[in-house]
Amino acid sequence: MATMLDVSRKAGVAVSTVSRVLNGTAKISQATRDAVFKAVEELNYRPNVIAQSLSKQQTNTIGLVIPRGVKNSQYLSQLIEECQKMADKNGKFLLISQSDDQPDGAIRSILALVDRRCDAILYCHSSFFEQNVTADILSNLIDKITVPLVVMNCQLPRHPNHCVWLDNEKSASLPVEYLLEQGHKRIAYIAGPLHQHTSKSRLLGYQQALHKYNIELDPLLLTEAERGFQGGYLACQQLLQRTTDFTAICCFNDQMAIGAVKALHESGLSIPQDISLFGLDNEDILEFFEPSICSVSRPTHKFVLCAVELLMAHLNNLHFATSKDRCFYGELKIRKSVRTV
Amino acid sequence: MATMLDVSRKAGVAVSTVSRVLNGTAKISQATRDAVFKAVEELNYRPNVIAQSLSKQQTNTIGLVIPRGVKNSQYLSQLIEECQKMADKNGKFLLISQSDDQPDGAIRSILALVDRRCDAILYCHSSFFEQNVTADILSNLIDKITVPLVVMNCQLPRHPNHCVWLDNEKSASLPVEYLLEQGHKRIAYIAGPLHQHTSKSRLLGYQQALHKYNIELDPLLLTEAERGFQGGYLACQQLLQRTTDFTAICCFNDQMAIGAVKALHESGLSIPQDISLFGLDNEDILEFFEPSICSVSRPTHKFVLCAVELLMAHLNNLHFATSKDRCFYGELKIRKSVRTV
DNA sequence: ACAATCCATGCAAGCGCTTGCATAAATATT
DNA sequence: AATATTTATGCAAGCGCTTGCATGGATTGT
Repeated sequence: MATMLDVSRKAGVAVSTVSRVLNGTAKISQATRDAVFKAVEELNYRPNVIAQSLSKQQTNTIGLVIPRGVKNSQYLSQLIEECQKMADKNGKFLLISQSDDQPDGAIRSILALVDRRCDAILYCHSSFFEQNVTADILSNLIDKITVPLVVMNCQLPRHPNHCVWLDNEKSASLPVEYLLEQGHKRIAYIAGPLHQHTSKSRLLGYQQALHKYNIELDPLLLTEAERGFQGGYLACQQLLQRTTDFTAICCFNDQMAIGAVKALHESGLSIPQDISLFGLDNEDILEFFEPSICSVSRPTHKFVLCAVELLMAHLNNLHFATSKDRCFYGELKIRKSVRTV
Repeated sequence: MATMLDVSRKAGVAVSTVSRVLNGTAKISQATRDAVFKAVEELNYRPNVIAQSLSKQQTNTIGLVIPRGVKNSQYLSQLIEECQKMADKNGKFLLISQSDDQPDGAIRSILALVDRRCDAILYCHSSFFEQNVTADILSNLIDKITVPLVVMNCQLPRHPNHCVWLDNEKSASLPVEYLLEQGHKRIAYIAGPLHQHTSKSRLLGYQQALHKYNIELDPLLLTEAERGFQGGYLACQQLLQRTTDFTAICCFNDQMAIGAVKALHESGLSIPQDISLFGLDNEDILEFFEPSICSVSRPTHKFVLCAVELLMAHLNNLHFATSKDRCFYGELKIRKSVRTV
C-alpha cells in the first residue's frame, strides 16, 4: 500500500505537508492541496491508522469486554449496540473482547485491550461469576493500569467511581411484590445456578419480598437450573412434580420463563388461569407469546450512558463528588401472564 | 506506561535484548532473562501492540463487517461468534465494524478496517440491499485494496473466489415443497420487503416450488411486510382479512413466523389443525412455542468456516481451482407446526 | 597457545505518521 | 524602500517496537 512518503513524492512536497493537508492542521495553498489530493487519488492512498496511533499516542479506540458471545442474550446485544453508538458518537472505534465467563479470561481480555492501547476500557462483568472471586483482582488491576476503566455489573468497594451496576435484588423482588399485591400467596421461584452471584442476588430479592409480606419461604417452591430455555423447562417440570400448590412462578430470567411456559403447557396448566408467570429482562419476544409474558426491564440505555459518562469523566480527570446514581433498577412490565387472585 | 526502553534500562540491557527475551526470538542467557522479567514485573510493563504492529507490518487482526447491530438476529450473533472463534483459533483479534445496512456504510466500514491495517477482512453483505447496487462497487474495491477480502452473502461475478453465499431460493423452496408433499395446495407466503434482494430471492424460491408442482400462484396468498415479529403479525392479519382459503403459511424468516402465530391465535385458528406454519432461520426459540415451529436451518458454522478458509487461501496466495462448494443450502427442521392434509 | 567457531548481546535503521521549530517567500507597515 | 509581520512549507526528531548486521568474549579444535 502507498505510504505518505509515496504521496509526498508524487505531489512534489514534504511528508509533513501531506500530513497537514490530509488532517487540515495548517493552512496550505490551494495548489499544493490539489497536488496532494491528486496524488492520494492516483495512488489509492489510505492513511495508516496504526502509524497515526503510535505517533499521536492515541488510538481513538475504546475497548469493551463482554462476558461471552452475544448469542441468545438480548441484553448483551443491546449493551453492545449502545456501546457501539456511544463510540460512534465520540468518533471512536469499538474493540470488543470476550472473557468467556472466566475470571482469568476477564483479566486477559482487559490486558489485551490495554496492550492495544485503547483510550479507555468498558468492562462488563460476567453475571456467571461469584462476585468476590474477581473483585479484588479487578481492583488491583485498576490500580496498576493507567487506562481509564469502568466496570459494569459489579461493585468494587475500593473503586466506587469506577462502577455502574444493576440492583439485582430489587429487580427480582419487584415482580414478587407485585404478585403478592395481586393476592398470590404461594409463589414459586426458578433460580439460575446458585453458585453464581447474580442468581444469588435475585433469589435474595425473592426472599426479601416474601419476608416483607410476612410469607414464609417454602423450599418446595424453589428450584434451581441452568439458565436458558431448557433449564427453565426442566426446572418447571421438577417443580410441578413436587407440588402444584402454588399460583405463580417467578423466573431468574425471560428465557427460563419461556421454558416454563412449555412445561406448564405440557402439564395442561394454563397461564394465567392456573399459574401466573414472570420473567426478567423484558425481551421483545415476550409480547408474542400467548399470553404475553410479564417481565422486568433493565435500563440498558441509561446504564451504558452512565458508564460512558463515567469513562469520559475519568478521561478528563474530573472530580467525583459522589457515587450516587450509579445503581440502576429494573421496571415492571405488566402483560397478560398474571391474574389477580 | 512503561516502555521497552524503561525495561531495558532497569534491567541494564539493550532494548533489542528485551524484545528478544519477551518474544523468545533468540537465545538469551538465563541471567539476562531473569533481569528482564524482573524489570517487566516491577514496572508493570505491557507491550505496545500498536508499535509492534507498525514494526512488524502485521496487526494480527482480522476485520469483520456486519450489516447492523446484532440485536434480535440469532443468525448474526452466531456468525459473529463463529468468526470470533476462528479468529481466536488463529491467534487473531477480531475487529468489528457495522455498516448500518447502508451501501456507503459498507464501503466506509471496509475502508476503516483497511486503514486499521487488518491482516484480512470478512465482509458480511447486508440482506437488506438490492444486490446490484453494491456488487460493482464491491468488486472495484476488491481490485483497489491489497488486503484479502472475503464477501459473505453476495455473489460477485468478477470475483468468484472472494464469495461465499447461501442459496436463498433453495432455502425458501424447501419448506414449500415439503408442504406440497404433505398434501397442502393453498400455501400463503409472508414476504420481507420486496425491494430487498434477499426477500426477492426467497419469494422466488416459493414461486419456483409452486411451479414445480404445477400450482398457480394466487396473489391473494402473498403478503409483504417489514421483517420482525410485528411485521409478521400485521402481514398475517392482512392475509386473514383477505381470505382464509389456505392451509399453510411460509414466512420469510422465523421472527415473522412468530408474529404470525400471534395473529393466527387471535383469529381463533390453531396450528397446525387449521393452518400449518413454516419459518426460516431455525432460531432456538422455535422449539419453545406451542406447537413448536418448523423452520429451515442455515449452516452458519460451515459457512463461516468456508469463508475463513477462503481468506486463509488468499493470505497464503493459494491457487483457486474452482469456485464450487462456496454456495450453501438450508436444511429442513420439521417440528409440530405442520400437519398432513 | 592460536585460530576457528559459536554465543549472547548491542547498535542502528526502519515501520508510517505527527508536530515543534526553522526558514524562505510573500505581504503588510511605516 | 526598508523593516516587520505573516504565511506556506520543509526539516528532523520522536512514538515503541523489531531485526539484520556487527562485535567481543567464551568455547572448541588441533
